[in-house]
Amino acid sequence: MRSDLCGDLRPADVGRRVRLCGWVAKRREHGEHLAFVDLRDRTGVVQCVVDGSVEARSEWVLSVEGTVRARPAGTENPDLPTGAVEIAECQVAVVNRAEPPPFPLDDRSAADEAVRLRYRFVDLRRPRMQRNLRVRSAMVAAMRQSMVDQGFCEVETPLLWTPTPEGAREFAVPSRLHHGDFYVLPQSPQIAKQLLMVGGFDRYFQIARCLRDEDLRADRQFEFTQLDLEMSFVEPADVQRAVTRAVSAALEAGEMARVGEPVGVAEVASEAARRGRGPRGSAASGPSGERDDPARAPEAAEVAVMTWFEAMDTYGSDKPDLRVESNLVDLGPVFAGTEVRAMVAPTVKGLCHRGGAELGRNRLDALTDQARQLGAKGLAWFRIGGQSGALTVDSPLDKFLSADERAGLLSATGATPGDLVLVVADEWRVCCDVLGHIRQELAGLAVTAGERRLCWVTDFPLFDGVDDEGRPAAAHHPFTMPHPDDLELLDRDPLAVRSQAYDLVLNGWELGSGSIRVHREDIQRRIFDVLGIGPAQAEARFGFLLGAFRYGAPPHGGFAVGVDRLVALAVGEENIREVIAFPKTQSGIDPMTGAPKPLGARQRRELGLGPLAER
RNA sequence: GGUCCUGUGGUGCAGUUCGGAGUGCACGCCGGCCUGUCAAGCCGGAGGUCGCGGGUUCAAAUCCCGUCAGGACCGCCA
Repeated sequence: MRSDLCGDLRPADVGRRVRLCGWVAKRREHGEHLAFVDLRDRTGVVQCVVDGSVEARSEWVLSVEGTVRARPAGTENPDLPTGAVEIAECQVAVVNRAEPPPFPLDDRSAADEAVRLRYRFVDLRRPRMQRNLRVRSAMVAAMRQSMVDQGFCEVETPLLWTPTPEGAREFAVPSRLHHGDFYVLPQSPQIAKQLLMVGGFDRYFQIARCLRDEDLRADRQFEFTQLDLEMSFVEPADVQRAVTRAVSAALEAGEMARVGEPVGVAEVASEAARRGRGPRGSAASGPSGERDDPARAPEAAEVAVMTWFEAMDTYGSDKPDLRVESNLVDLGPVFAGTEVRAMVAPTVKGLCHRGGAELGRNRLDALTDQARQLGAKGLAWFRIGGQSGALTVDSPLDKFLSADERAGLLSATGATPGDLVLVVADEWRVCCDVLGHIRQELAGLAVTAGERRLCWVTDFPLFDGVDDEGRPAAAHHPFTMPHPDDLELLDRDPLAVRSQAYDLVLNGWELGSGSIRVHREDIQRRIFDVLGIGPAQAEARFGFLLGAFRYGAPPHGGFAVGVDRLVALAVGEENIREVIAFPKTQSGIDPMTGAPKPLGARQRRELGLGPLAER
């Protein structure tokens, strides 16, 4: 039906007879002798000149035949990629009429998200959504290519899986053939991919849909996509290298896909510049021959590596945002023998916020409330004034501080006039959590702002606190291999055991996590013991996995990258709904289809589901 | 389960503090004029259950209670 795409036409095309199809982005009529129609398709818009009036309204679907010509001198539009040319002598055919759109489709205008989602098919026509989903496609293609290049084999695993009552809440699917029995949709292909390792596919990957029936957030949907991978005969660094390559390839492909798009040209330019001078190559260089193919991203971006303890101790978070300058400092020595009651605690940590002395009492009170909500007994604040050499301290606590303590506080935090020092004295974990939250909040950085700072966080604890019955709870999942140095602690002091689990973090967002898995039955049994899962229970829940492990399980480990989050960051969106074609609202509703909806009586009967209670 | 923010013609907002006639702005829509516009311009017009329900009051978009929807967050997300 068409010879060209609207956004592709350039002066080189002048003189060509073209046929275009698209939607009316804008119509400008100048009486009965002249009208302009901006015709839009996925590549952009081009101006069509109609001699006479034109019967076409916004979003009507048109087929236009005409001749490309240079615009008359002085009428070029430098804001448009096609702005040097126009389509003349147009014959316009109306392919389909359209009602006026329920909201403006240009990217300048905001629209209520509920309305956008109800008319998502129209919303998707907007350049921003077109860009987001096309960048996503390019990034997924690059990841897939990177994995294949690295020798991984793509394998699909079942969506109709079996209940594994651990971890996230599962979506259940009633069985028609076995009334009363249910499949569940997988929270992730975790167990399936471990079975693939036993099956000898020693490098597996999948662009996998995962489903978790948990409450939704800006960065969480019921269903989301992971780059899921698993490898045999590896150490954590091997997995991390493979993941870093795939993620780097995706990010580069995302940037390339953004170049030339009508949206955010300036941002793309600055990104490209950054890419040009950015340091790289911390990971081992890839096989030769990949270097010149931009879709393959042979070398990894620069990635920091730190242990979980370092991350918590220094940044107050297991997903540290390395863009934020101020870090937590240990004030234990300063307040070692203090008589200030508020500072007597196992740990005293401080945070210096540059320029924070201007914060008013209301803000400081709000921060204190927040600290209490996060479990701290309080939050001490010190507004630093004066000038270097003669600092003054404004704080309710100041009159209780000794001269040494005041000096120690200032030197340890490196505070200068105009700064705000915040101090929490409590258990180590509370100090870290509270100051970590406040550090992030005071920085006020959007996840998409500025540079991208990737980091690996390693050596997570094997268990994260205790559950309601006082039993340690698995931090990652119950198949995570303990750190080899901590094996003997497993029975004595399980909460102190580190694991071989690791996260990939970008600007404070967890992009994914993984671990080396337990492949030996004796260690698995000891872990189940700690978790309070007896042999019978373990057999009932994970029998097929444990059974498989008796038939020659290789040592293995893997990872899963959150694709939605990665794409969101790449296109500068803070909400993954913007990179998903048909997302759900925070209450799990699809405003377009109305799902979820009741099932008819007949369908319920077929599925063996009883009548529902009155609603 | 909880905290907070939002809800006003099709869209985006102002009006809510301190009650006084559905008042206002921009865009869009409909009609007219207009031969080089491109966020076109000019003139005219239509379009409202102020989310919904209840209460207080002579009087409620505005105050109170409840409820629904959307969003941000906490819990939750092995």
